[in-house]
Amino acid sequence: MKTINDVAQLAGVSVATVSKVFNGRKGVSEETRQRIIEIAEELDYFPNHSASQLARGKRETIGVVFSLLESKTLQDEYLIRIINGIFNKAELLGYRILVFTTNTVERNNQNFLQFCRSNNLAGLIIHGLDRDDPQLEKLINSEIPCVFIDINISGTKTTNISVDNVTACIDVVNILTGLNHQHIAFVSGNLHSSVALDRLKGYEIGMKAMNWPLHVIECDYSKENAYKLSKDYLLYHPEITAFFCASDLMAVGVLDACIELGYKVPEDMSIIGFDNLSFTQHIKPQLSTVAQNFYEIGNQAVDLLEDITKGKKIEDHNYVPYHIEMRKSTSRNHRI
Amino acid sequence: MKTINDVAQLAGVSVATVSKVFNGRKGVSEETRQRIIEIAEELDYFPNHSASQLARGKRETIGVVFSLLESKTLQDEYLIRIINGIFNKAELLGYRILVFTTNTVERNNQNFLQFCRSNNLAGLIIHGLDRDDPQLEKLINSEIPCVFIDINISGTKTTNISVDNVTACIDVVNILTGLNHQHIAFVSGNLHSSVALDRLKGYEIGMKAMNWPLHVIECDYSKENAYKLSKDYLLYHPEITAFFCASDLMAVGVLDACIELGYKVPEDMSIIGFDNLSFTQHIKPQLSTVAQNFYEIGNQAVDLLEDITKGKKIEDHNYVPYHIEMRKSTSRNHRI
DNA sequence: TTGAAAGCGATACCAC
DNA sequence: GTGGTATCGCTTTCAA
Repeated sequence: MKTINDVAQLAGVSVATVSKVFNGRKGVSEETRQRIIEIAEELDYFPNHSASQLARGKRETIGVVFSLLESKTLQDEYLIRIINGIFNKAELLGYRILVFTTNTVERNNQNFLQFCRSNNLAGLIIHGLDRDDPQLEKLINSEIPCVFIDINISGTKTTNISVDNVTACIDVVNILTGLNHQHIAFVSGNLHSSVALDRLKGYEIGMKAMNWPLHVIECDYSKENAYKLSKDYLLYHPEITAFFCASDLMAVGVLDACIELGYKVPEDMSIIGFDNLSFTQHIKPQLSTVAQNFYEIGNQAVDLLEDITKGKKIEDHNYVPYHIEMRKSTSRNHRI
Repeated sequence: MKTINDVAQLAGVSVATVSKVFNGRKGVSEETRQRIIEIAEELDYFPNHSASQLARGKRETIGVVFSLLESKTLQDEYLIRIINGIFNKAELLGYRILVFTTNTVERNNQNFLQFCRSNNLAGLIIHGLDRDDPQLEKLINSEIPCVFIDINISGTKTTNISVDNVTACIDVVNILTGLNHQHIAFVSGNLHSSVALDRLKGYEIGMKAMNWPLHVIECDYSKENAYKLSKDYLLYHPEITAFFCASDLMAVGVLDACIELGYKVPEDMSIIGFDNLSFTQHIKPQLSTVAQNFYEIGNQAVDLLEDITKGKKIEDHNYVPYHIEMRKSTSRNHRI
């Protein structure tokens, strides 16, 4: 394990000079600089991060918090895209990433605040936490910059980012309306999260604007329950011509139910999902869906964190664009 | 930012004593210990990781290397499972995780070796690297413990882990044989990786053992090409009754091709994939496939790393169990 | 342009 | 049981 001393000694200079070279400071002759670089290379030397972190005191690591254990479902897929977005931007901005799962923190009997301090973190990007997690309050009231993904929390040093779920859902209703649908059922996610709530809200606003009857099926993001509940609902409400589901997974469940009841999709029944997970392109018919740009969410989360750090003014909510991917599971309604 | 000094001062003891408490060392009276803990809590103090790392000199961080940028495809899904496995085990063993993408390292103009040294890493878990990456040689010849996932490299301080692709593929051939299939086509992945090669090898061994003709379709893991190539092949080889695909994604492509050519799956044509990505349960018919336990791969990778660190003897290759998930895309062949 | 030296926060040895 | 202190590897100020 080579240290700055080894390099200094071999180069016949002081450690201070070596340090300057590695930090791009000026005040070193080109000649010395070259020599030092050469020797460092030869020795396979690279500054010890802990030491420089300690000496510098500057924070250059971002903490990313996920509750990985939950990811038993297809959610897997979008998680990695968000992470990807975070990583690429973080690199660009020169941050390192330390990833934590909610249970890491617990296991160490450490709260988020302590976690940040002990790791000297610049801030936290948090996803998949319960809004009423007891740790949160302390964190939000602290000086630690935080960006929440898909969790509606904001404060002085805290903001959040997601797609504009409300608007997206209004859009979907309008599109279905344009396709002559009017009895549109909405299959909701678990209504504990702000995301699920917002999607429902968008549906309601859209429907009310058209003066159309609401058909809300309260579900829980699972394929199985979406299947069961939509099937039941359809039996009592044969007037339904379209289903709008708050997730792609539920949309598959609904699709199964429709087919089992003898409906042809999209001829007799239109279905549209939410998330644009890649499997939507592999099923038949290909599923229409609201496409979230997960990569972009992660990307911007890092930007936001930096903004907070630098004391820039930030919005309470930040939205990332979406688009509606119309594929083969939706068509014009001819049933009226 | 509270330090150990603040705690010591407030508690009226020396920093040495505080340090002992936080490291669970004995030699502190229960009374003092309690007082210190209380005060630390009050101050929201937690040891600075850089400082203790520096002082202790021990390595307790594992580096995880991924090439995230590649993940444009459904591979996304298994990546997160591997990561999940790594994380959970790492926590259990008391390691922190630092994640890096191949391009992080490049951007910093840092090689893996330097990366490890500068971060004082206990070792590296690497996935998705090209086997002929120029950086690798230096790394493998170094003293850094490395565990490769799905890359067939081993050495003194280096080993690798994956499912036993060869055996798994032999098994599949045998199962299809048991279903009376004999003209079984194999759709391969991009043959640059050891994984793809092994799967092909398994198929070949299995087929040769039965003395059956080989039908190898060299593909590239993409759905589109699997679709095209299998369709072509089928036109010239109507004797084929089953397709074995080296990935689920390709299996969907083949499925499309078969259906388009008027085959009924599984009645006229059996298809089996590889990976058991979750979408295989959403398509019709549900896809039979070889299920990899990605979580377990990540999990064991950490164990292996620790074994190497501790100087335990390790195998050149390490295999994780698989099982074959027979679903609706395969059935007995009646065509002979 | 260069270097001596004072930290950064924590650990661990050794003396009390 | 407790504490003084050298030490870890690096940064930074200030004087030469």
